[in-house]
Amino acid sequence: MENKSEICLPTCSVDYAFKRIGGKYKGRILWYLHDHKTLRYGALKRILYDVTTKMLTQTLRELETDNLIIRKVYHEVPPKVEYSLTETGGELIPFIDHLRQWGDRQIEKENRKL
Amino acid sequence: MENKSEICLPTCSVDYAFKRIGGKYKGRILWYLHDHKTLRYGALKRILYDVTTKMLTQTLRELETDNLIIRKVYHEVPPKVEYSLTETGGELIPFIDHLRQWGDRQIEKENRKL
DNA sequence: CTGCATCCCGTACGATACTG
DNA sequence: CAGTATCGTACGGGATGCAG
Repeated sequence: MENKSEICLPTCSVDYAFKRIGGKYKGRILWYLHDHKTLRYGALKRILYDVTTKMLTQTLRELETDNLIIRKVYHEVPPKVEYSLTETGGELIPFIDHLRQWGDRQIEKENRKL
Repeated sequence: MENKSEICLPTCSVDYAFKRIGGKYKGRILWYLHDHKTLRYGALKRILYDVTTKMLTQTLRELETDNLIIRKVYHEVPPKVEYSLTETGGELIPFIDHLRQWGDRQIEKENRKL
């Protein structure tokens, strides 16, 4: 069942992981949730300024289904929903953080060239 | 071919990084190139068994333009082209590896549930 | 062997309006 | 406030054929 990284079956773990966090907003959502510990729907939407309600809701549902984030509903008026990372989702933070630092360096490089 | 990165305004470095390695095959290509040090076009195509020539060529060009891989052409008959990681591309390997291990754990979890 | 050109399609994503 | 619902579109990606 376990296979070496060399010969990848249809369930290549690199491929698998990228599919789970590879959406247009997923990386940023996970990062922001880590950064703020917990965020309400509206706050998330403001930070991801270019996202539509449809995409935000859809993406949040996928992350929830994949057990990367927790959706906590407060039964109040007006409604209040808070999102936060699960433990499994939190395990991705080191990766995203290093990726972010790498991105910073590349952006700096490009700026020096211009 | 225009490089679409020029329009990429600095939304955030997480977004920037994901755009650079977020394609359907980019993560796997980078990983395999690290695993094998260097790979020919045909070998890559075999390993990524489900990729078309169009997508493979297109993805390799993007990675090359982004300075993540090196394309070395041997002027022979028949043609021979070898791909390998750049230093910048190599910097991503630890994080892809981290992601891969995370993916492995998730796949295992799912298998135990079934 | 390593690609490029063309045609085609599904779905990821966007815009807008509406609701509990 | 936190979403649905609906419609429309652009682009990622597949299949096939041809070329140096």
